[in-house]
Amino acid sequence: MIDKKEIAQILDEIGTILEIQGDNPFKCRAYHNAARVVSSLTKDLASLIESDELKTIKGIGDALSEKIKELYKTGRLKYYEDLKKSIPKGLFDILRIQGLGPKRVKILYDKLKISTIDQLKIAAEEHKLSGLDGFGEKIEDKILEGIKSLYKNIDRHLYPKALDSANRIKSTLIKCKKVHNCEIAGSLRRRKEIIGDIDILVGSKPSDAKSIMDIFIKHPDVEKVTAKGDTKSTVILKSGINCDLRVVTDKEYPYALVYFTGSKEHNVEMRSLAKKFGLSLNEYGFSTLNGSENKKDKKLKITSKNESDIYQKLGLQYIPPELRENTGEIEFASRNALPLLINEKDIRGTFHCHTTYSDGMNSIEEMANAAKELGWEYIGIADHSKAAAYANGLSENDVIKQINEIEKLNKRFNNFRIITGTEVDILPDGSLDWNAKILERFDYVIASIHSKFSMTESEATRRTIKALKNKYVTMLGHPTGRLLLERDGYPINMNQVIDAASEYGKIIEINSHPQRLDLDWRMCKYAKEKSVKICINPDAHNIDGLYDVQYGVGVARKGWLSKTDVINTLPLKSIEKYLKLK
DNA sequence: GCCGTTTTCGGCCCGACTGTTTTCAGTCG
Repeated sequence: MIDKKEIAQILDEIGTILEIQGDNPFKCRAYHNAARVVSSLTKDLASLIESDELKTIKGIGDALSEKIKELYKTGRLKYYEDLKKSIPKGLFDILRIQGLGPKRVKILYDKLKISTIDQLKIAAEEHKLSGLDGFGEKIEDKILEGIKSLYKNIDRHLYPKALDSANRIKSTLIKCKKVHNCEIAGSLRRRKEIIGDIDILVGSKPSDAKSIMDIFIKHPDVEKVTAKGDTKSTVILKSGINCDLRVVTDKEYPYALVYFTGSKEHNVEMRSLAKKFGLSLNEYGFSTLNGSENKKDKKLKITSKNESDIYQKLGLQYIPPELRENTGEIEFASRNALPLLINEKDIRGTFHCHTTYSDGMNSIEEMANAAKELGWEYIGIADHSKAAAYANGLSENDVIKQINEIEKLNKRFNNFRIITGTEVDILPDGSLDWNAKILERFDYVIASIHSKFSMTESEATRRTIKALKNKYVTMLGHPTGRLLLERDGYPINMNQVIDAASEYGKIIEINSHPQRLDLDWRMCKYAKEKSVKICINPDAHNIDGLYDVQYGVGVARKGWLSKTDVINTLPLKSIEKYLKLK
């Protein structure tokens, strides 16, 4: 069965083919836009088609709705297959090269019959491109550079790595007195799991822009300067990440911050909204749309001190960066109905921590002390069960020993508690790795899959749902299968799992290794819809691992979760009902 | 191809930088 992701990919490809063919740019945009809309749907596609609701979704009209139906029902689309025949497959690879868009790709193909990256590389090396319309020596060089970068996979970086690189640049910039404001913008500020490049914004006096640019391009982390202007420069960092710096005036700063935080789609929507107010919005401010030729008239005296002011002028609640993806946030903000998102400081403890009893690096006591240092009120220890041999799973005797040790430690604490849990393996048949007699002894039970990763989606889903039915299970561990960092994990039908969690009253864990793209935050959104509680767990294997809750918090914010949706923001007393505290 | 609180037709976000030009097109975000 074809899924949303595949349909979105096909719609996106159609948009790209139409671009290369030089079709109406707005038509191309309609396809790209529809691809985004489809991939971010939280509702089930089957039910949308059955109830004929597709057309009611913004961005999908008669034509696209029919095409999506055809794709869903037959797994194919004639229009797409015909289009695909008109264009060699390799052109899509070529489009991924920096500096090459649909127009130049078309020229390369029409004039030199170039349809693969290898052909392009040879042609550029032999200087065969220079003669073409709009091509010169510099573009040849740029293309060769672009091919190199592509092979280095330069445009995909994990959030923590990109954040670290960005903070290093930011900390240098803010030391400069000429820098009045400085913020990391772009997808990093929106806490995307995968980051394309780093955007940094600075507010200063216009006359200082140049010297700030110099500080930036001379930063020790900079490997290469790819573009340098008075207000914008681009570099490649030694970490392999592209980094942009924009310098604007202090007055422009709030507008620029909204603009460069994006997303692109959010900005487009904001500008459309501004038009309804008779305003034009860009990165420098508002201007009127009355078409006056007099430039003095065009300059409006609308000043905004900060981002909130800008949103307010458009009749909107402040929208936190994590929500700025044009997936309904603007409409919610217009009704003053955005959720109050969870923050890092709201976390009062976590439940998925390993110790030296299984595959952790720190003792129970060390983990507990580290949790106390973080200001938490509790920490749940959940070591592996016996089937997890690779992770040194506990024996039944170990369990008893561990429970006794925790009891002893707890006597020494005031206002802090270690809670006794387990991370029990869900076996291939969906049963649990501990028998009822053992399970009874824990305050809570996390059930997770750690084996047979080659299973199909329906198999993994069945296995998970069966485990959720078990009365001893408190929460589902790393449901998106992200545990195995170096592997892909397993496929799962998240909506069905959430439905089951809702039916059986179970909690879903999100934890936070930023590996499975947007699966987790979409899961959060659907869980919220279904009133399924979420627990943000770090799956910590040492005391440093506890900090990983911050990524979980990021995912939860992107999934629109507020404090009431996340159980580990509650004091211990209030979550007793979710556990079986003894 | 989508969309509509001036619209069922005529709009569709907008500016910086680059490299190619000699006033601008392409690309990017």
